[in-house]
Amino acid sequence: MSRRERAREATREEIKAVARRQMAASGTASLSLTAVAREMELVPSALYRYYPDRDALITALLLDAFADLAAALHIAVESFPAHAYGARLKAASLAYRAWSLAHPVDFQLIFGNPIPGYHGPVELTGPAMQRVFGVFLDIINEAYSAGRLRPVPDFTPAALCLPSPGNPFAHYAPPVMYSGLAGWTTMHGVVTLELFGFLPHSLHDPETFFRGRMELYLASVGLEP
Amino acid sequence: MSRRERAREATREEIKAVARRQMAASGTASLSLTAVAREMELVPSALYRYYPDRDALITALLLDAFADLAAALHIAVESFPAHAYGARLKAASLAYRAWSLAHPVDFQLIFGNPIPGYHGPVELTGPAMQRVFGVFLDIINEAYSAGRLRPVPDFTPAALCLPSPGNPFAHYAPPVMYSGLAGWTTMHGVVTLELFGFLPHSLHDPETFFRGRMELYLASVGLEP
DNA sequence: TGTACATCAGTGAACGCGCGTTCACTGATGTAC
DNA sequence: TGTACATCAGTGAACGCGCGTTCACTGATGTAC
Repeated sequence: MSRRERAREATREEIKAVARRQMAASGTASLSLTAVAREMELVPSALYRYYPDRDALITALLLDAFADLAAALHIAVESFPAHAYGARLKAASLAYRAWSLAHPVDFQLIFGNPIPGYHGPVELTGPAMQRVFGVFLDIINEAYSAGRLRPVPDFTPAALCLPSPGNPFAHYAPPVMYSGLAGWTTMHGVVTLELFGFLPHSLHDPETFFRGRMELYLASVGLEP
Repeated sequence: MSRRERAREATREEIKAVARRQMAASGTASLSLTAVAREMELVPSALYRYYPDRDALITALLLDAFADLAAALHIAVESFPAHAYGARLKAASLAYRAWSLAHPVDFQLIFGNPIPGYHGPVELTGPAMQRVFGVFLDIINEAYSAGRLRPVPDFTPAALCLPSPGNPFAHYAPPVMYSGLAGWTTMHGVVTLELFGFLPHSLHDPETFFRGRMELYLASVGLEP
């Protein structure tokens, strides 16, 4: 990579960093190329050297956020052996919460209100999202293959989850899918309410509450840590 | 109420209705008095007769949304007798989901990203929120008083929920609070992921999935319908 | 090593558009006698 | 019933600000011979 290419890459990164900082201050929807340029002491049109338009910058931020979250989950998971399904899932869920609280803007970008007028390229954001969810599904899938996943009582396979063409999750068995969704919705419910300030202040220790909920979930699918 | 007062009230309502429609089209953050005025074929400054500023309009929309959601929950609950705790909770949760899917903009207004630059009056929005959560808590509280609430296994009262001055939930016993939070986070997790399009398409019937999750929750607190 | 040329980061002006808010005002509607 | 007055919905101009995007351009950096 030439000197020029490195400088170019550094500027692209700086633009994203400034954009993230500004979003933190004023919300994801008010991301503005002009404001980013001003902070960088550049003229607005200069940014068009680096991103063809505002949507491209948003897409870059979004893909970064997905990748960053997935990486955080992987790191957490990999500190436990492959067969410690429960411990891995619990670590992943704690990492999910910790990442969300530490990166509220990225969380809002991914899971919050859509940005008005922006429509991301699904062929990129879809797989990025699947890599996040896939961390959980893969662990559950291994537990399932090892015969360690408890079948969920009220589960009716045909109605809940059918393999279909173009389904990126087609290689997961229905019980894996169901357990994955159960865990994800449980986890996400607590995290999103906590992040947006809806958990009552009298709940002094949200992390303990979160751990308790996740342990209950793990027990319900037979994967206690 | 005089003719003038009625006309005034009607215009206030029309402004909110147009604002809601525009938010549905372009997102909550891009609510604009000018755009609302344009659609009503008024000059922008005319709206200042009805709302002192943009924030006041947002607050009005927000309080409407809270009240509308609370009303929907009450209606759902009241079609079951007071002692049918499980049936009431289940009806409330289904109404929560149905209302959210039917009013995505109001849902985003309440539970989604904060609007940049807007800070609502907590002395109004706080109680409005509590009336929503209170629907669930009140049912659980009655079950608890009747000795029908199953104690949650991993529950540690002192750490999770202490009564404190200024705590609007101080009159609920800790197990009530815990069960309420457990239910709300479970419910909200599924609804928010469904609303923002994160449940995989292969899950053809999200409502059945949602019902299953809520039934499992109700069973876990000993309140099967 | 030096010179000629190509690349490309960043400029600056312009286009056309949006916004919230203020203020003095007009003119229709309602009220009091 | 008619007249005088008060109320107040809506106007229109102005202020000062923001935005995304295009385009022809300058001048520094890098490359090839």
